[in-house]
Amino acid sequence: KDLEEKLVVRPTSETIINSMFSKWIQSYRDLPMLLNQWANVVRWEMRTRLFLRTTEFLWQEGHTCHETQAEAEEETLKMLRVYKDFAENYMAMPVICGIKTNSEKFAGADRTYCIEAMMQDRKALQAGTSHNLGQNFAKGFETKFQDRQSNWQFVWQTSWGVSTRLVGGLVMTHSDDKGVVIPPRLAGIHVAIVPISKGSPDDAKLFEVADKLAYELKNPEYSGTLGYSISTKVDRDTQHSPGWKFHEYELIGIPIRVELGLRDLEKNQVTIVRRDTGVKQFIPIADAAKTIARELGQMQSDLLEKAREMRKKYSFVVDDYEDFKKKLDEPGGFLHCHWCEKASCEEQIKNETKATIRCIPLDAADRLTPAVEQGRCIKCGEKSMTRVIFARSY
RNA sequence: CGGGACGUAGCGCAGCCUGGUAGCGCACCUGGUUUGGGACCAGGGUGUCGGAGGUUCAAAUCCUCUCGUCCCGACCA
Repeated sequence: KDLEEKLVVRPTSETIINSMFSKWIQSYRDLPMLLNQWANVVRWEMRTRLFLRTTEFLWQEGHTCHETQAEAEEETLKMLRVYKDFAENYMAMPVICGIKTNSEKFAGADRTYCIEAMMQDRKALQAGTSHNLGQNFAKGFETKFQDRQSNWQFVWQTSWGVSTRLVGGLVMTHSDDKGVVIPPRLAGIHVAIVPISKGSPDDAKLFEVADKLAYELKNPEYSGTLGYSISTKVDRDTQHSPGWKFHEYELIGIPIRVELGLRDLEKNQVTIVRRDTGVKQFIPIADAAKTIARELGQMQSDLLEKAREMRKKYSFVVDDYEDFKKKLDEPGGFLHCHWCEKASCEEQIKNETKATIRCIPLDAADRLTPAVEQGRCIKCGEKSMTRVIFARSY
């Protein structure tokens, strides 16, 4: 009653959802049951971080019930791949799919899968999780169904989610000293056309050409190729100088800027500048739309590739604990190390270095079984069958 | 919850140590010239100095309390 804005404190979603699932599900015919919701969440963290760990945040969460364990596992991995696809092909943020260790997994889950990204400061960001909940909540909430043989069984469940943390991930993956860089597929405005007007009667011609280009960019041919329709802004403002506008569009991350002045018109060309490279191209007006569409597609893949290169550069195979500590401090990054699977080693490493096991990575094809490799735990030297990824994280 | 800093014009800050009645940059307003990488010249101050008490002839400045913000740590399955 003392709060200006009323808050309702609730337990974790799984408990609420399951109390409903147990009412809604009676038969195998009710399965699978697949729910998705967007919800804002409050967590009373001692310390917040803009976008990455805010007191209140918006997230998307899915909750599903299945007939069999295999089906639940399939759903868990399916969503993991949906998240990976979104991260990489929309956000241009490369991620590593993996499994969380016992100490890092969701408490109610049998297994927690995750996508982990490397930010430009070489710290790791957990960008999304997908849990195979097994029958843990089903047993707690009596979520049962009658199977095809009339036997009562507990459902097999999954849950998964991503949050506004992804916005932070986007910013920290692509931004540079000029400002934010938005991948074309997520940009609200893809192209800013800046007519460089001189207040002369010829200016009308500039706007005419600018408008025509904006119109040409609506050609369905381009949206067919890119997967989105190109959104264009013709800057009609006469108050700010061209230089001011260039900086402004760079600051907010518009993927492509088109400069169009009388000098261009004389040469029958436009100047095209990509936000990520800053390289200026002088293109015949007749080819401008086609070139812009092509550059948008190229920029999308270049951004992903650039981030991949960075991650590659700062990923290390490490077998010596002293080397491990040194690399963590400088330059940082993902350290692929053997680990004996003992929580005590994991805990000690965390206490000594602040590095945690981000995940046990899935193999190159994102198959379930992590790559097998004989080795010795970086901490205690005991036998290990696979490498895990250590990093400092947000 | 510990440790540290900061609240002064719309924004970013200086002034505080050593009290004397508030200043700088940007922004903004007026006029003119400008416009291809954040234009220039001239003129203009728009402020309960976070709040409340206290000391003093006098407080942005010193003291006490209070509110708020940020950073670091702990925390974050």
